[in-house]
Amino acid sequence: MGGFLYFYPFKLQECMDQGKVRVRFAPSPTGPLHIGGVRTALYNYLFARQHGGAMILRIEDTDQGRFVPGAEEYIIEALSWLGIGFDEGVHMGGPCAPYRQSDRKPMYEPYARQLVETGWAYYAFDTPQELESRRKDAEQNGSTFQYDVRTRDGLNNSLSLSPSLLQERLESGTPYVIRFKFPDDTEILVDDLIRGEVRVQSHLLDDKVLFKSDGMPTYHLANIVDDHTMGITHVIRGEEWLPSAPLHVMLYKAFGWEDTMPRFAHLPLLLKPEGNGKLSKRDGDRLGFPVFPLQWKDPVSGEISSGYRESGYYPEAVVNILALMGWNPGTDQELMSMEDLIASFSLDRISKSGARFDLEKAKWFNHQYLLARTDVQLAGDLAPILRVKQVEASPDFVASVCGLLRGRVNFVHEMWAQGSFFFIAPQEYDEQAVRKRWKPETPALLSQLREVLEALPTFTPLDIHEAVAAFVASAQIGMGAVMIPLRIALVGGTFGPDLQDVASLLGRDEVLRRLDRALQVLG
RNA sequence: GGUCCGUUCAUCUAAGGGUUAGGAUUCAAGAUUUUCAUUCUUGCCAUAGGGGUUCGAAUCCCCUACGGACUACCA
Repeated sequence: MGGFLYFYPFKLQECMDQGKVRVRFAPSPTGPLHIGGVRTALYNYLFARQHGGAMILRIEDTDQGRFVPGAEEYIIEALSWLGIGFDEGVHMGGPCAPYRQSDRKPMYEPYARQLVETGWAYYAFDTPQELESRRKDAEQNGSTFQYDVRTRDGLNNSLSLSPSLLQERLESGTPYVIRFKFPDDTEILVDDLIRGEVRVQSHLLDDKVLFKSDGMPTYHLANIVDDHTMGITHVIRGEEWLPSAPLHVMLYKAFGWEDTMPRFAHLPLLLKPEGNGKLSKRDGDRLGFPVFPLQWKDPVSGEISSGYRESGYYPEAVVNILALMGWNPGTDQELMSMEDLIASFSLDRISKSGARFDLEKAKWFNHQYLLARTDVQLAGDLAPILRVKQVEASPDFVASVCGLLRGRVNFVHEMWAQGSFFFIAPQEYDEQAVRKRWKPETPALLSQLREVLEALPTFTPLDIHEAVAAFVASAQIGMGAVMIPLRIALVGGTFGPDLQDVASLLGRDEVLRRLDRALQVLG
């Protein structure tokens, strides 16, 4: 078939002989990678790792008009943050380099021409304006225009033109595209690993452009040529590609590559948390959660979209959340590390229906990963925030604070709201708490308690607890009568960890200072 | 409009002909308590509807409804 033989790089040939799994993540650098794309990358990665195969990063930038500066770097950084690694790709090279389609530009045209020669494709000279007006006309008649078996004979292409006219067009340099020529009466079978067999009648499909007039291939041609020459064994991608899968299957057939055609797996969509439809770039900040792994600043508008990283999510949590949106291990286990996921991942446990993002559960996941960290690790996580707040504190002290706060927050940054009083003495006292809990007898009681605390030989949480308990017993009052006002004095309101722990960590001097100030301010 | 895909608690999902339809998140209540939160316990909540097939259907088939994707010289 045809005169085009492609010689595989030596190492690639080796992989293929061994039947090694090779998958690719192939984003288009048109902006930040959205969370659905991240999940696609993750599933590819898990599948590759589980099978000891190769994970490849290919950039699909055949549309020069949609290039966005920084997008490619963003994709690489985001996946790296999440721990999704590659074996080959634009950023690291490999046996199939180059991995950027614009850098592979010269290799597509011969393949497109091969299809014309073998009768699987044809030249089309219709201008975009002509096609546009066709569509408009059809719309006015209440129908739709499609470039296909029915209409192509009446259009401006190498099938309808006389040989001499065709020759003239070609020689005069009239711009043209190359379109795929669907057979008029075959059933195309897409055997999908997630959805089973999907059948489509070829005459219903439109003759997609394979090669554009600007000399670049379209996605459809480029992805088949690249997947084939890169020895891809499994194409794991979003469900939005399912409608064009029949075209891709036909292309493998047209090239005579059926024997090595990859298996397809079309992933269910990630849906908006509320309302209907596919999760889109605009939904995130409107609904209060990020749709991007990393923060993104649009290079043109300067608009900023929030990212999981900047929102305080741990990468392990994001991976865990994403893995479980559309897949499950078949057990009750929900907290899973990357290693766990690699071990138990399988394509046949991927669900068919779309998944809605659950913000509350995402927070819960992050909480779990936060809980799993040591106090010292948390102190490290908190450090940048303390720097911004211009607070100085010893690492030991910060770690102790984290120890007290850890169970109370979903995100590290929430620790500031929950415990800034550890670093800065309260400047004012919660009005409502004071009104309800600061009784006329409170100052006298606190003064007595102050003496008790000052006299303590040591200042551990237990010492403080016992001293207060003894004081409360002798004064014949409730614990709350003295502990809550003390809390107001030390913390500024009725919130925070166990007071004996807070007091002990603050230290006796600071406790007495805060007590004095509260007595002075509140009377 | 056309083509294709899908539909189990509010949400993520389990149950690949026989279970009181299970778990998790959320929510509610209780326990604990010096506050708030965590935690623990308990509870609420689902097979879209209708037909078949079968002794038996969430599971298999058909129809309807609803939802979604695609329908560019974008990917």
